[in-house]
Amino acid sequence: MDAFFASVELLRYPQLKGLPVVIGGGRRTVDDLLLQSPDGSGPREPRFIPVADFPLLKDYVGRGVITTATYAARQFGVGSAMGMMKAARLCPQAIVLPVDFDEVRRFSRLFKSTITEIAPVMQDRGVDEVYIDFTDVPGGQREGGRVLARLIQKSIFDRTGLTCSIGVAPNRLLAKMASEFNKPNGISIVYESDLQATIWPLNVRKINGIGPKAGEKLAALGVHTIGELAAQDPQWLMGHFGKSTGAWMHRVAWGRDDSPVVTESEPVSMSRETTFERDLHAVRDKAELGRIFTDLCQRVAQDLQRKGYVGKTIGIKLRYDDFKTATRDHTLPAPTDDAATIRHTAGLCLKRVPLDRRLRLLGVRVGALVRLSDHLASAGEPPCAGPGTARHPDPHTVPLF
DNA sequence: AAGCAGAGGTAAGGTCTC
DNA sequence: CCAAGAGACCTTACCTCT
Repeated sequence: MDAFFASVELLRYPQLKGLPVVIGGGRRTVDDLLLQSPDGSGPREPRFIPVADFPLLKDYVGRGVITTATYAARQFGVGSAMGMMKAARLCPQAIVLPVDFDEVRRFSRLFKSTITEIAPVMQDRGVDEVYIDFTDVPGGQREGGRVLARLIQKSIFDRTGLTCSIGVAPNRLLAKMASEFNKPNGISIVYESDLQATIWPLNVRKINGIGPKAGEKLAALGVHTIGELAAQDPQWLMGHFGKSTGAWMHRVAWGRDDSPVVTESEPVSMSRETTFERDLHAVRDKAELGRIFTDLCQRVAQDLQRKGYVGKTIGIKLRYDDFKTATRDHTLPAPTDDAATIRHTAGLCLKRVPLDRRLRLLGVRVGALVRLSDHLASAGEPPCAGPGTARHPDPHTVPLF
């Protein structure tokens, strides 16, 4: 989807069309960012103010980063993952709006169901991206897939008012690269025979899976383009990047990828983390940290219960003021979704980590997930507890171990 | 009894993606 | 001086069991 989060907001506020709009920032709601009607009687005609015009700008954008920027905003050099303060400097006239996750999810479901009605074999790749297998869709091969891609684009636009970019290729690897070629609202077809002319001149960073680290390492080894990568001896790559990554790099440089489009998958872990408004000291801010810690545990527990999962590996993550991170985890004998159990186990993990520096982030994770129904079945319990046999007693009546 | 290989689990850190 | 949140997966090390 093109500039997905921003495009969703433009549907609601069409008066922002063409303006530099940036989504992201701190914990503000849209009401904080909208100038209300002058008499204060309500949001009659919302007026948007450029980010630079906010007094106490830092309080508004906090320590947040950009999630999405409209194409008008990208002209100013702002883009995803950039710190909000830096973005405000680069583009003072930008309109900054917070993410409306509920609305984003609604449109995510909408565009995905539009696709599966046409082409049922679809793999989720986050809120705004999917892989689609055209192989068995009637007409999926016409004009190399262009006809079907156009149909999908039009159907999504008719249903949502949103545009997307589609790449069609013999496999997922090349399709992903192709989807970047004609943004926004474009279609690109890549054939196997295009490898040399179209793919090999590109930088290795265009390969999905080669990030900043591998890109830098390859550059230091004198490998910049995908063609140069393809020319390397697989053994040499394996020597530098390990057996599996090295072999993979050679394969993808030759455009080879036989990974299937996976339509269903189970979650492996669930987590909650938060960056504090200011760095906190483990001793001096103990009470505040404790509240945040407990809240994170309760939210993970709630997520697990809502989705019907239990997990036995409880972990914590923290980030120090120097941005270094540490993780600790502990595996319980039996999986859980209970907030008090998670809180207690995570507390033990916290004791194993150095707390001499100030902290900027704290996170709680539950991994090794199994579906609650499967766990109950294998534990020999009835799959559905009857009324009155709550699995989660009132936490106030339960000691924290 | 000692030694070793392979499988599988746990833990810590890191990379990458959207 | 600035750097989110959520999740998947990889590597390495170490341990236990067979």
